[in-house]
This record gives sequence, structure tokens and C-alpha cells, in this order.
Amino acid sequence: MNLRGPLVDVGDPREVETRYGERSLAEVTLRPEGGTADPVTVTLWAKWTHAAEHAEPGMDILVTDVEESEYRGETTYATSKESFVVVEPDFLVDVTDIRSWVRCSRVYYLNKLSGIPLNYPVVKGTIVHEVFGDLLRERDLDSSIEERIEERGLELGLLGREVDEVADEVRRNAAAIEGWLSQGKLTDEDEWRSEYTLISPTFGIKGRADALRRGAPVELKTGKNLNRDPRFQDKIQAAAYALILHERGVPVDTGTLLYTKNTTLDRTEESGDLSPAKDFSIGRGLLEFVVRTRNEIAAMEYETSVPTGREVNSKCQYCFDKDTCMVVSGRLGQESKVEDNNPNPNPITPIPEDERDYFDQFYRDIEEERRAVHAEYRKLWEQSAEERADDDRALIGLEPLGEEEQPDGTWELRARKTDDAVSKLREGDVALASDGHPVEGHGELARIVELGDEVVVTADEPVELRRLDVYPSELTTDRLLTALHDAVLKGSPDRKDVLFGRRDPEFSDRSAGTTYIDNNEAQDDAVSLAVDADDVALVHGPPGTGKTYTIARTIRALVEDGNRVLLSAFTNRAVDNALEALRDQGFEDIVRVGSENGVRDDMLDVRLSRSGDPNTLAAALHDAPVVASTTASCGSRIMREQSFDVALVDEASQLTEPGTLAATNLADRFVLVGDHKQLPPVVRAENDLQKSLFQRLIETYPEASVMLDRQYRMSQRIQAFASAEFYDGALRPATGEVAAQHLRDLGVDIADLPADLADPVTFVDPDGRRVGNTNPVEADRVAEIVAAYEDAGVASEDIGVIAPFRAQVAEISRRTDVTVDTVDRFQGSSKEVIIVSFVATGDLDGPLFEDHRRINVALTRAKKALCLVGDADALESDPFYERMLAWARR
DNA sequence: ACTCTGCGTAGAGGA
Repeated sequence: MNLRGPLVDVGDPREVETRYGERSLAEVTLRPEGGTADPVTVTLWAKWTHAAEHAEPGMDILVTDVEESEYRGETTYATSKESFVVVEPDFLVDVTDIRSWVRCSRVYYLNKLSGIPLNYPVVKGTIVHEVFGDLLRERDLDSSIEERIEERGLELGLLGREVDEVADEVRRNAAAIEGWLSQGKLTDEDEWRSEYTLISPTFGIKGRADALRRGAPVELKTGKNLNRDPRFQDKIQAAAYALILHERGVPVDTGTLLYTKNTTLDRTEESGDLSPAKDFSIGRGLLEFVVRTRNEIAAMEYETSVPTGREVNSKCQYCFDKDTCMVVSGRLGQESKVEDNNPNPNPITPIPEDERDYFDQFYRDIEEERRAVHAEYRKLWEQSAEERADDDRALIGLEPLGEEEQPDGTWELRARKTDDAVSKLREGDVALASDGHPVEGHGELARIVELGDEVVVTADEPVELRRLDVYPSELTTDRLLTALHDAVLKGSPDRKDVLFGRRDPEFSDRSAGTTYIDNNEAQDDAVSLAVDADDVALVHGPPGTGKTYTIARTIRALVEDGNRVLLSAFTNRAVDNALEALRDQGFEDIVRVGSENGVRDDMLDVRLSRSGDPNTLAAALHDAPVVASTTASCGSRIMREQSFDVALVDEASQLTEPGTLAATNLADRFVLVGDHKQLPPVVRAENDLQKSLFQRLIETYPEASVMLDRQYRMSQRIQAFASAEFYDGALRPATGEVAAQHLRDLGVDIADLPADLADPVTFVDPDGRRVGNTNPVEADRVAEIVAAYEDAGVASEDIGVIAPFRAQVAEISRRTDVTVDTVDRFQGSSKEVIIVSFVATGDLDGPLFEDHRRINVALTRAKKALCLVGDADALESDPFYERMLAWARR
């Protein structure tokens, strides 16, 4: 039996006399989950008292294989020989994190905070691993080495490495692997598989094993190890994979570490054990150690405390991370072993208290987001296949059509879709392909090749393709953290003075006498402001104000002044839109950094491939006066090596502060373009991440901003409400033509429209009823209104329907062929005619209606006609919506 | 309550 639930009491470990001698125990009390059952006390024996030392009330705890017994008429619970105790099992710890924590808890913390920079040993190690996988798939060695090196061309180029020297080194490492593999092959006993992604719901561990041989984990290390035994942290890594296999009912009692550098060493230079492969046994003790280590990490993360490294008795003297450790502990005023071990006081000056608070707060906020990602993982096993499909997170009920081995040893898997379900999955994504049970059954990470009636994916190993799940990733979270680290701990004091409100942004008059845009004063001012900014310029661009055009003109002006410019935005779409405008203005000297399926087709010609000749690729990136990438990509190892004079960030009002910093960290000055009156960043948790840096800065330094006040999208009648409510009446049509535009311009005879749709802005109350997040009667009426516009001569592609809820979007989509989407997804685009379905009846309760910025977005998508469909009573229940109604009914 | 885009997956190592 397993017991699981939140801890209500944690007792101190103590020694007791038993008939076997003196033993230690600790009693913890938990409230069993899923019910109203009374709290129960569990006795944790011997080594599991460790959990009591690290846990605290409030944390979740899981005790497996509990022993139940009767004592004086009461049921008592205790750990048994088979028990494991897991602290905060929902927190998924990476296997590699367990490995670095075993080395030193500070190393774990530092890796997480500062990321692993681009360095040659790591890139080489990655290449050797990939070649290892290829060898297991029986691929030809020379072609594997050639291709794997080519794939890392950009990284190798940035590191100044030549193909031949890398190939020699990789070949020497590969020789060790080949030699060892051939021994196994001779006996014909070995059964291999490579790259196995493993997730453990019970132990809260995830990771990817390099390989399994006869079911036992094999870890490849490209370093050397001349001891007879594998390094302890390497054993722990392999044992962690063994633990997950143990959970799946596959007992594993050995592991193998393969140190490929050993055979490349000269016997006369070195003494020791030069054999590359070292087997070791994995007993229960090692598995328990893995769990206890993992518990230490989970407990530390629960408390968001900072590890000191004191519990490990290794010396800091030889540690590679010593300098980083000194800097981080010095800057943040942390207690750490590195300081204990140093005779002199830490020379690093601490950052001011307000910066420290800022760092701590955002650190916590980002970790909250990480937990939301972990919750996504949990759904892989907690939700049924049907629930996953309803959430658009999986394609289920696939019928396998076949598995075919490719020339490179990987597998192509095909299946037929049995329904027309949609999902978030896109071609090019990495997803979890499974036999129907992604975690408990057989799951493989796979790349989606085709996503039509037939589903085609490629994977390292074959699997019966019955289900395809979105695979959650912590990548964005990790990058937010390194961006925060770089900005606060490594950022220049000058920059931080502005970020923390100690100094107003400064401007030089570089633009004097230059007119950049001659028919729009605000746009021209915006370009001048950006050119003149010594620190930061803020461009506020309400809907339809020519933001993208202004951005392109700004970039050109900056480049003409000799600046190297980074163009960034949250979405690929915004990056590519800005690039398109830049190219429309005749500027082509651009490098686009990003994944192949993220970048729009018409920008692929300027996309920098990662694969190819190192020198050519590195030069292409270095020499580009304009580099464009999403803010997430700005946090990549490659982009973190780049530096710019100016960073220009579009859609800045939709970015979290750390998200914006990922881009601005790379440049001396920055320009943020956005509209804080439209939708804020999407985050899972409610915290400071919801407010953009753009908004904070424009509120702090209004004089460092320009608002584009002429809009080219909406008729006078349509823009009036948004202008008054959100832009203090300052937003105006750019020309008389824009103001006076009308459905007549599309060839529509207004007499052909029903009387209630004749005005450019109308309100219709269909007298429907909200059912969950839908309103079927309202959906019917919306479809009729669409048909009425179509009948009057409006083309279908000129009509758009907006609803707050996805459920209502689906409801309306079933009734019409025009574009229907949520407000959030409509941001950034527009249509001649927009119909908004409000869904709500009776009242407007709900977070979606509370944020009026969402309505600003919805109403400002329309150019010539806007029809609001909703319940008058509900809308009149809130003053803001009441004003909107009065305007629509005018 | 509800909105939902990114990311070469995770891991690759020095002595």
C-alpha cells in the first residue's frame, strides 16, 4: 500500500531500542489525499528519517509499500524494506540535476541560474554522444562523424574550431566505443537501444538514458577516468535511470559507464585503468540514495532556499565553477562553502537591496512557472487519453500503419487518424509517440514529419504509433532564469540604474535635422527617439498605427548610423512581420536565427542554418548588421555569445520582464515597441510576470516614450470608443479616407443589409443563454449575421468572428466557414468586418471579462463594420461594458 | 473561472 498527501506534522528523528539493537526513526503525519480521512502518522525508519530532516509541513509526501499493523487496537503505519519515501513527488527533478547535486549542491544551483555557456568540451561531448547513437544503429562511422560535425557547424565556428581537428578527436573517442561494442557483438548476446526518454511519476524524476544494453543503463562520458571504479556522480546518473526502470517493473542490477577518453591516452604518460568500460552493480542502497538526493532537491525547491554546498565535503579549490560561485554568492550575499574555504573575504560587491529583492521575486515567479510545466507533465499520466485529446494536447486513437527503418538507422512511423480532431501539435514539433500509454507503456520522443489524415513521425526506436502527445518543455523557464541572472548579476551598473529607477534615460541629438518619415509626425518622432536614445526608447503603438513600418524605418536609421541591431519579439510571427517590412523598404542585409519550422517560409532564405562549414556560418552571423530572432532564441547559447549596439523588441507589452531582458541583455541600448493597453503576457501563475517591462518603464519614464497617434485601420465611428477609453482620445484616423471608409467601398449596398446591421457599429441581443463557456443560441445568431453580410456582398475572407472562449469559437466554427478565433489569437490582425460574440448572460463574472484590454483588442480588429452580439443585461451590469453598449447603440 | 506562444528534446564536460 502507498500513502500520499500533504504533511501536517514532521517529527524529529530519534534513536530507539529495538530487538535488533538501536535504530533511528522519525514520525511524520500526513493527510491522505483524495478524501476526508483523518491524518495518519507514518513511522519512517533508519535511512528514511532523512526525509523528515528535509521535509516540512505543507509539502507533499509519498511513502510506498507501507507496512500496516495493529497496535493496542489502533492501525499504525511504517516504512517497510520495500518502501521509498518521496518528498514533493510532483516536482520533476532532472537526472542530470541529481548528478550535479551529488557533486555539489551549489553546482546544481549555478548551472540552473547561469546556464551552461558555449564551450568546446560540451559541444564535442554532444557530437560523440550522437555518433555513439549512430553506431548503435549500425551506421557507418565515417559518414556519421562527418554529418554530426556538420550539424554543429555554427557552434564550432563560433568556438573557432576546424572540422578536421574535431573529426580527429571524435574519431579517437569513437574508436573506444567501437572496440567495446564489437566485443559485445561477438558474443551476440547484446540487445541495444539508444536515447531512452524516461519519466517517473512515483519518484518525480525525468531524464534520458544514453543507451540500454540488455535492459541495463549505459552512460557515455567523453572525459577520462583512470580509477578502476566509475565516478560516483556518474554511477548516480545511471542508477537514476535504473530506478525509473525499476518502477516500470524491469529490475536492473548493473550499469555501465563508458569513458571514451581513456583509450586515447598514452600508457607511458598515464598510469591507472585505461579500459573504457566500467561495470558496476546497482543495489537497493544506490537506488535509495538516488531518491534521497532527489528529495533534497525537491525540498530545497519547495522552500526556494539557496544551497550552500556545505553538506558535500569536497574542496572548492579545484572546482571549475569556483569563480562563478564566488560571483553569485558575493553579488547576492549568499552563504556558501566557497566563501568558508577562502581565507580572504569575498571581493565581490553585493548588489543593492532593491535589486536583490527584484531578483528574489522574479526567481520565485519563474519557479512557479516551472511548476506549471511540471503539471503539464503530470497530465500525461493523470488524465485519460480522452481528456488529453479534449485539451488539444494529444492525438489519440491512431491506427498504426507501419514502422520502417531509415538508411540512417532511425525509424519512420506511420499511423492513420481515425477522427478529425485538432491539437496543438504541429509539423516539425518534438512530441511523445506512444502505444497509447506515453509513460507507463512504451513512449518515444519523435519528430512530427506529417500531420494530415496520415500521421508520420521519426524516432530513434520503433513504437506502435497509437497516440501522440505534446511534450512539455522547461526550456523557456530555464531561459527566463538565465536572462534574469545575466541582467541583474552581469548587467552593467549604468543599465541597471535605469532599470531600477535610479537615473532617467538619457538622449543625444543624433537625429538633429533628419526627417525619417515625412507624412506622419509621431512615427518620425519615434524613429528620432530611438536613434537618439542612449539607454532606452519606448514606442507606444496602438492598433493600426503603422508600428511595423516604423520599426523597419528605425532599424534602417540605426544601421545607417553604424549600429549593429538585434530585432526581436515574443512570437515568430512578429519577428517575420518586422523583417518583411524591412525587406519591403529594400533592406536585405539580415540574418534570421530560429528553428526551421518557426521561421515563415518567405524568410527561410535569410535564415542562418546551424549546419554547415564552421567558418562560413560564424562569419555570416558575426558580420550581419541586423540579426532577428525571438526572445526565447535570444537566450540560446549561440545568441548569448552575440553583442549588439541596439536591441529593438516588438510586441514588448506581451513579454514578461525576464523575457524582455533576454533580448536587451545582448545590447548596449534598447528600444521597446508595444501597446500596454492590449493584452499582457500569457503566464500560468498569477504574479509579477503578468506585467511587462514595457509597461513598467513607460509608467516610470513617460518622457522616454512616443505614442503613434494616427491609425490607418478603423473608420472614425469604430475607433471612437477605443480611443476614448484606452488612449485618452489621442488616437485619431491618419487620413480623411481612413476615417470615412465604409462597407460601400467594398461594393456593398447598405439597403441589402438587415436594418439592425445597417450602421457601421451595431449591437444585437439574440436572447441566448450561456451554457458552460458556450452560448448556442448566440452562435446561431452570429452565423446568421455572417450570412447576412455575405449576402450583401462582403467576401467571406473579409469577415472575422471573435469570441472570448475557445469553446464558443468551436461552437461558431461549426456553423460558418469564416475565420473564427479567440481574442487572444486575433491580436495583431484585422478584418473589414468583425463580429464579436460575448457569450455571457446574466452577469459578466469571469477573469476574461475583467481585463478590459481584451475588449480593446476585440473592437479594434474591425476596419469598416463591427457587430457586437451579446446579452444586454449582462453587459449593462458593468460600467465599462455599459459605455461600450451605449456607443454601439448610438 | 480563462486566455496560450515559445523552445533542436535533454544532455553534452573540464581535471
